[in-house]
Amino acid sequence: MPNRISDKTVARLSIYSRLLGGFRQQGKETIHSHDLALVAGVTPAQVRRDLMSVGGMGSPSKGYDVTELSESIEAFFGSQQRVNVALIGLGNIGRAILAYFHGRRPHLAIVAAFDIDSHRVDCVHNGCRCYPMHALGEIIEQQKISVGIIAVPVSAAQEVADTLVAHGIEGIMNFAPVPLRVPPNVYLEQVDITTSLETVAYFARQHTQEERR
Amino acid sequence: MPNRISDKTVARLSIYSRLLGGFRQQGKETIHSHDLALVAGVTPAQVRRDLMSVGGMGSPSKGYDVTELSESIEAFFGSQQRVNVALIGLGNIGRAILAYFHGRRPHLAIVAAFDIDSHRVDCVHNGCRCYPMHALGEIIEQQKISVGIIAVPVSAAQEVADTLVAHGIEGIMNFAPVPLRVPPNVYLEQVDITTSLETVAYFARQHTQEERR
DNA sequence: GCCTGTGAAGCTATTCACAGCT
DNA sequence: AGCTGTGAATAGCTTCACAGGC
Repeated sequence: MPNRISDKTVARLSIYSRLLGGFRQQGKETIHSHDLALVAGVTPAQVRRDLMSVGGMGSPSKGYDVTELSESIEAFFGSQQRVNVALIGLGNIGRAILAYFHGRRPHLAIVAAFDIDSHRVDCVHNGCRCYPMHALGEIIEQQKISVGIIAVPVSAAQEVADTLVAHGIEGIMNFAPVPLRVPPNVYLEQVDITTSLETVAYFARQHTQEERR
Repeated sequence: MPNRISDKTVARLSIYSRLLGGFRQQGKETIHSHDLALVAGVTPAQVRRDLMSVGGMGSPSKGYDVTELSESIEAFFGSQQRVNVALIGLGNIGRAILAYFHGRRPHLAIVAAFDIDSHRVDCVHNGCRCYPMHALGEIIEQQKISVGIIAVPVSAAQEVADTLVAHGIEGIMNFAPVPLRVPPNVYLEQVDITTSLETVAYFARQHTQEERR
């Protein structure tokens, strides 16, 4: 294994990629680490270090070629190779996620949805068919799905995760506000909105109190 | 200022708090750092260190008193003092967030929603009135709102953030997939779902490739 | 014996600072 | 002159390991 790239770096590369896409459309040809850092909200040194991971091909005094860099990052994310995603749970959050990703990232598509509610099963939302929950394992293997998005209530989340893992999923994004237990070879991303809001509220209050002094 | 508590610790405390609530309802009276660590998915040492921040009152061989600890953490988050939250943008994600938080955390309530679409204005979703966008600044000051949730499209996100900041907001949670620029005295939490999914997909693919060797 | 609280060590991530290039 | 790429320094976070207590 070469040198590992941290998840933070990967996340920032995703952001750079999106920003570069915008610059490319505007016809901007080159960009300096300083400018990219400004719009990404990080330091220039951070940008340069992150770009080393994709073999940063910047030239001094011209900066980075926008098109070339944009393509390097997309290659890094392996955009040519498609990743199939399953969405489990079609409640409010599940539907919002489905609508959000519909047609946005072609190489990263939600190809199947699942729900226990029989009213939702067999409907097609945003071009995505909804299957009954008991078909989960079967469809994952059939459609070669490697990433699962869990958007079910807390009470069902661990069970769904276990099923995903049992059928060979490689990565999970969990919206249920409960920590999941998965084996170390499965990448897990917790998206805990309650916790995030509570954290924001805590620091917001801190700031308010500091200003009082 | 005493010693600062990191945002990671605050986030974990929020998780502990929720888990302790569950244990309390089950009638569990005491708990060891080891058990809490197991369900929270962290190490026991991490739990003990985090609990030091709230004046960890554990007794050896009995562990922590569930009720006492639960109340300590709630006091830390200042649950007696209410924090008012505004939600800007009532698209799919905005409505999902509104439904999600409705009546869940009494001290942390979304008290006003905002949208540009006149069809959505003046409706009441989940007990929350929707105001027109131009009323944003006024309502924030009237209702003493200190936290804003941005759920508008990328093109409007920075402008909304600027308005929030101009009217004295203390914390922002941003769902728009674009880095926002806010002054350092405003706490900003980026919830970038696209980036998160892309990160999961990247590491999922990495795992798949490693297994091939 | 097994737990908590905590100094110290270890690790990871970020920033500094400068050599080398154009 | 001003930029990139990068070793070295710094800062921040997590784990270790053990003293002290029940």
